[in-house]
Amino acid sequence: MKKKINEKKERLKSFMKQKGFKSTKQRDIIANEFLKTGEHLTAEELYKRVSEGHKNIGFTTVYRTLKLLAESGLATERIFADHLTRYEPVSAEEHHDHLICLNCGAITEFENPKLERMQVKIASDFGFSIVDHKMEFYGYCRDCNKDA
Amino acid sequence: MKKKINEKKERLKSFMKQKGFKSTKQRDIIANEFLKTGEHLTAEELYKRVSEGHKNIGFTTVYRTLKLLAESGLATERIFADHLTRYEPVSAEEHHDHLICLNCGAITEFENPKLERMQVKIASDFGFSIVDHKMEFYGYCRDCNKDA
DNA sequence: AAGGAAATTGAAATTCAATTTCATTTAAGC
DNA sequence: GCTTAAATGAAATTGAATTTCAATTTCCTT
Ligand SMILES: [Mn+2]
Ligand SMILES: [Mn+2]
Ligand SMILES: [Zn+2]
Ligand SMILES: [Zn+2]
Repeated sequence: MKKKINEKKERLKSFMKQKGFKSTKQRDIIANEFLKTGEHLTAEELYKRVSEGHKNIGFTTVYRTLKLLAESGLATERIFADHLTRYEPVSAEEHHDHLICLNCGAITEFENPKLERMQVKIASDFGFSIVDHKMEFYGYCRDCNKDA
Repeated sequence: MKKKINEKKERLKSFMKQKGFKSTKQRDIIANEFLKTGEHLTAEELYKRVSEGHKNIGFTTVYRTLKLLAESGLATERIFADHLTRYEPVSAEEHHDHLICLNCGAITEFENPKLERMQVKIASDFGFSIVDHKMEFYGYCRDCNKDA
């Protein structure tokens, strides 16, 4: 896992160099914390985590670093039903969708090529070419179903 | 079509009576304008339309009437990629999803029972019970594909 | 029809996440 | 080390969504 993070940080570094951006210790700390979580975090949440160990790093820098990570292709921006902007590390290149529990908030990821193919088919029947899509299921997760 | 609108307005009226809400001329005008459009409108957009004929009706009342319509089940709230809250009249009882053109902004609606069934199936494989879902396709519509 | 409680209206104020500004600090090339 | 362009972070701004509140209107009861 450590390897993967370093690999990503390399990618980020080359992206920044190519874009003429500078590498700073703040960015390094923030990117590190972000990449190791693997969760769907808001800038605020990441800021809280980062500032536990580094009280001098500002929210704005965390915010901007997340945007930078998204631009460089290392993070994806996600907005679910709470309307907050969240970021998640881009794991591989693969696309996935989300099951979101209305009770405990748990987010489960899944991918289903058959479903994706069907989507493309449906769209093309309308003469519509898909660039991107958003698919989220809201309901109750296994654990919460158990409790009810 | 006129019939349908009146039918809806009846539904709204009985909902309001049941809830102890009062029927006012503002609400009547706003609901009327909204129900006859059949589009995906923001409160701001509906306000503009309404105030053309009724300069004394305030934005706040339009905003609140849309919320009321949503509560009463006559409107659905939708938020697409521009992050603006839009409302659309609930046509029948049936659910539908959206194809959104990145070029001209056209919104095409579709429903596909087979796709829906597959979604339920996928979710249940995770022990997840779906209450609601969001599915939007972003890309280029037939007309815009033609031009390119 | 008049009275009065309760809801509605609409302008203005507030909220709150997202974004921008700007003075100061820092990184990287020379 | 010097230069300068970028980065930082606190504070200010934005803008849609929502709330507040005094004035007005609805509608139920006499
Ligand atoms: Mn995810
Ligand atoms: Mn629709
Ligand atoms: Zn749950
Ligand atoms: Zn189009």
